[in-house]
Amino acid sequence: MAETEFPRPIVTVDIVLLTLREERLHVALLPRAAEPFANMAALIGGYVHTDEDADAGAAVKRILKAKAGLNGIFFEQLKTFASASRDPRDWSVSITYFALVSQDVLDEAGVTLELRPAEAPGELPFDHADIIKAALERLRGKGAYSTIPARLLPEVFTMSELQAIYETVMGEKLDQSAFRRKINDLNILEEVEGEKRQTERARRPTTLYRLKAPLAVFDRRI
Amino acid sequence: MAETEFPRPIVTVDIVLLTLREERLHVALLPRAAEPFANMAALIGGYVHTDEDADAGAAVKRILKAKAGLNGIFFEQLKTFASASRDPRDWSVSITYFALVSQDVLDEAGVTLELRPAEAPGELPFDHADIIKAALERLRGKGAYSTIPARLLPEVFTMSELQAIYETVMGEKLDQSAFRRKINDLNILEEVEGEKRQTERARRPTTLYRLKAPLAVFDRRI
DNA sequence: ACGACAATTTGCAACATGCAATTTGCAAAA
DNA sequence: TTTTGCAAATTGCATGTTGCAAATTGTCGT
Repeated sequence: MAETEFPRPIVTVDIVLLTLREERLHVALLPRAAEPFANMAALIGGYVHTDEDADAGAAVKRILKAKAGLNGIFFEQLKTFASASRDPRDWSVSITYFALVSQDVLDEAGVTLELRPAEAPGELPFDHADIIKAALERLRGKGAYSTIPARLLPEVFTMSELQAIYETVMGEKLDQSAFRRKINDLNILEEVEGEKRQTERARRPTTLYRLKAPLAVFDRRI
Repeated sequence: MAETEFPRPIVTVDIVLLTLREERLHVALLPRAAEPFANMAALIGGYVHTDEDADAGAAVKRILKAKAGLNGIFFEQLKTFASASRDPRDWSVSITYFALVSQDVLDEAGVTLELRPAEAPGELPFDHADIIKAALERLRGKGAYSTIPARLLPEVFTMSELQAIYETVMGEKLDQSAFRRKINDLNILEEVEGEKRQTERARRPTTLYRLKAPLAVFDRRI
């Protein structure tokens, strides 16, 4: 930093908000309000407001609340995309985040988000398709070694639901007995007394669980 | 992005350049040329030059070459630090990178870098201490599942040297036979015919290896 | 009491890992 | 020429993990 200051780039945050819908990962999009790409569906995002955001995470919270009606959901910094070419207006920086939310929380948000399959989101402005790709890679990579995928489920869930989430995220079938053994050995869940949910047909009642800690990272693959 | 544009923050890149020295990880620092914190040892970094850098990675390459005399070394994006408080001048964004270099390459660079123990780098400007902490965490985390630590070695190395690097990075002793078995099973190295290096005392000659690919990520811990 | 069904557990072979002991290749010393 | 020291490299084995298949359990409608 020896030189005098240089022209400053545009700085925004963009959020890859993922949820589960019909057993597949979907990404939440909003129509852009302004040029460029006005009206086109795009990642949830916006300018960093230097006057009101203490840091980038605060900008994410503000934007999630204002544009998607969401509070207190899980998000994590993903990667920063910064180049001369990604925005037609100017050299621009997008600090990107990925966020996971359960379908029921999303339904209560009261904002109409467009959900598209995360693997094939269709045409998107800027480098948003690359950003989504990076989010999926991260989810797959880190998902196998952490409880991050559980953030796609409601707070209380069954072992089978948890296994299904991991299978979706990792894209492979897992052995049921081995999965249960590992989850139990990891000691990351606690039983919930809760009322067993309604089932169509009669069957042995399921144990309900919740995460002991918001985020646990382990040593080996689930 | 519905609003008109907002005041733009400062955007810089900062690099945590790590190397091995006396069996320990050290971070390379340079005295700051300008205020704030003029003359204080700091991470290698600088403004993004919107007129000449195509993207953030290009800024990193330019700065590594100009300020540290280094070309073609391994680096990877770490995390972006962005807040109102990290720089006394203004709201600022630092896109940070971590880079690994072998001691011999560093010695040939011809630039005087200050090396301090990465675990205890002493007083540093801005949030550079936090950035170094993040780099070490990343190295430890990702190091156990990839060939990243090998970037701290010269291109050709012995199995024992490789094991020592992993032990340093992960902070624990590894079993020799298990280590060799795993590395062999992973099939990430190729033998090099090379002349065996001089040793002080007589002993069985070591096989020399090099990485087959620049970066391999695997599924389980080494 | 029986049947159907998913939840949950068990048994076991195949594989992976940690630890200790053994074997190997070289060159200086005897 | 043989012996010896040293680290490289391999081997054997007890123990822990994992995948696959089979068996057991709890509910509720019939």
